[in-house]
Amino acid sequence: MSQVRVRFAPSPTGFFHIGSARTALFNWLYAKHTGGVFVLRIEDTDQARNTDEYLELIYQSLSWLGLKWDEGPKVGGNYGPYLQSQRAGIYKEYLEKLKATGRTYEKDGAIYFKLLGERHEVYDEHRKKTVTKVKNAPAVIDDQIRGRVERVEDEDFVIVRSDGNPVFHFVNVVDDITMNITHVIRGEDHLSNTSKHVELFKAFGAPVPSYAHIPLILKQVGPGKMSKRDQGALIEDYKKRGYIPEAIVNFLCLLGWNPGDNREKMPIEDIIKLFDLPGINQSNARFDDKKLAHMNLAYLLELPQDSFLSLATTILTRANATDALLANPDYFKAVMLLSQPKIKSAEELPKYTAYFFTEDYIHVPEVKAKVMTKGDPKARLTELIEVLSQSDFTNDIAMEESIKALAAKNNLGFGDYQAVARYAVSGTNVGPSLTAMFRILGRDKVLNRMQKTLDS
RNA sequence: GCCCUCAUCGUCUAGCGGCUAGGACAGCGGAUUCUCAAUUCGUUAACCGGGGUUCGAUUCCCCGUGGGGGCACCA
Repeated sequence: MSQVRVRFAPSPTGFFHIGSARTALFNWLYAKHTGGVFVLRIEDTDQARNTDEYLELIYQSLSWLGLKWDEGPKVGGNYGPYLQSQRAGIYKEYLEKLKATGRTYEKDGAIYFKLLGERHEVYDEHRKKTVTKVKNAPAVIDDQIRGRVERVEDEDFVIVRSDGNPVFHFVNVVDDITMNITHVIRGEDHLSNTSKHVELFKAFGAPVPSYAHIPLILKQVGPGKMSKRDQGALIEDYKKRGYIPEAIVNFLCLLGWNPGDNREKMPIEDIIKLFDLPGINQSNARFDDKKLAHMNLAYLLELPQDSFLSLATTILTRANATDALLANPDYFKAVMLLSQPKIKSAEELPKYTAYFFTEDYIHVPEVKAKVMTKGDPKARLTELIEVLSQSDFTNDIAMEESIKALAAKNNLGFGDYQAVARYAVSGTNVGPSLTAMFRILGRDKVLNRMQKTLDS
């Protein structure tokens, strides 16, 4: 059997979104699973809507997700060029082939593909005009996911616009032929188009590729499929928010596919091993950002220190605390590693760690109202300052012991001191372990902040 | 309107004629704990409806209903 060749063929007409990412992913997985070739082809025939910015975003997003293409722009290959805008010669050549067999005609300056069969006029309700229908045999699609699908293509269709540019259906098929594509894995929104494509393959005398139409991702709220405008749709956003690409990939695999057992979080190598086209679901899946967030957290907790630190640096730098960050790398590292197991997503980092980098941190009024009114908070702060000024700030266990001793002496619990201390030092009631926080902040900051709270 | 397609907890799904219908996320309750998370234990919750086929249907068939997609000189 010849080598599997699949392609992902996006058009640079908008942001790269979750649905495109999953289509790319499934193609990539199938190539990896079969030892085949993953081709990236850019369908930029819509000159009015293409932009270089979107093109670049395709490359960046695929790379970020770890979906390396074996052939395509930037990496080359034997079937190029891989931008449709550079393949005009090939399309012309193939158009001639069709013309030579009498399968085209011109109308209103455009070139149509001519179906074989009897013709008759019919009024089309939908388009409010009379159209010519062709009595044609159904095209049979042997879909790896949906089984046998039949659809009659009963109208001639445009393959070259009056401005001379070939349209999607035509270039898509010509490229699949000339690039030796064996399997077409794409969204179900193309299922109805497939009959056109099958007609073209047959007209060219080319073998029809194996099809696999994957279900669509539906928007989280409201009707319809996910689009670029929907909340949570853009890959770019997840990158900005510090999501972990492996988590997104893992999540996307589970949207319409499963390993056959109850595993969910699993290494990509295992997924590659088990992935196959017939195992893909037939029904659409609704996007769920909560589950994605959960998957991201699972990956975040296991992220190696150096990876986490570089992620944290990216996030924090963007959040403008740059000077304070660069001032002391060891301090930065300590703060971030203290926070890693506590946050749900890297995007929380700037807010979560703000008080480590400035004296001008926010004191949450609600927390103040809650914490600084119970018992005698000022007395407790005074006691804490007394005890802590004798403490070894490199030893958080010892600090904890001395605060516990202080609490016990006054018939109180550690928690009674913890709350006021935390508020004084961080302005809030959430954060990492109290004395570990002390250790990293250091004696001066801790005592000063407590004193300042006392004086206010 | 026409064509294609899909249908199990709120969501993602397992199930491929006989199961106490399983798991995960979310939710709820408990444990743990210095807060918040994490962790852990428990728990609520589903076979769209109607006909068949069959000894027996979540599972097979048909019809409804509902969802999704397509019907361009967009891709």
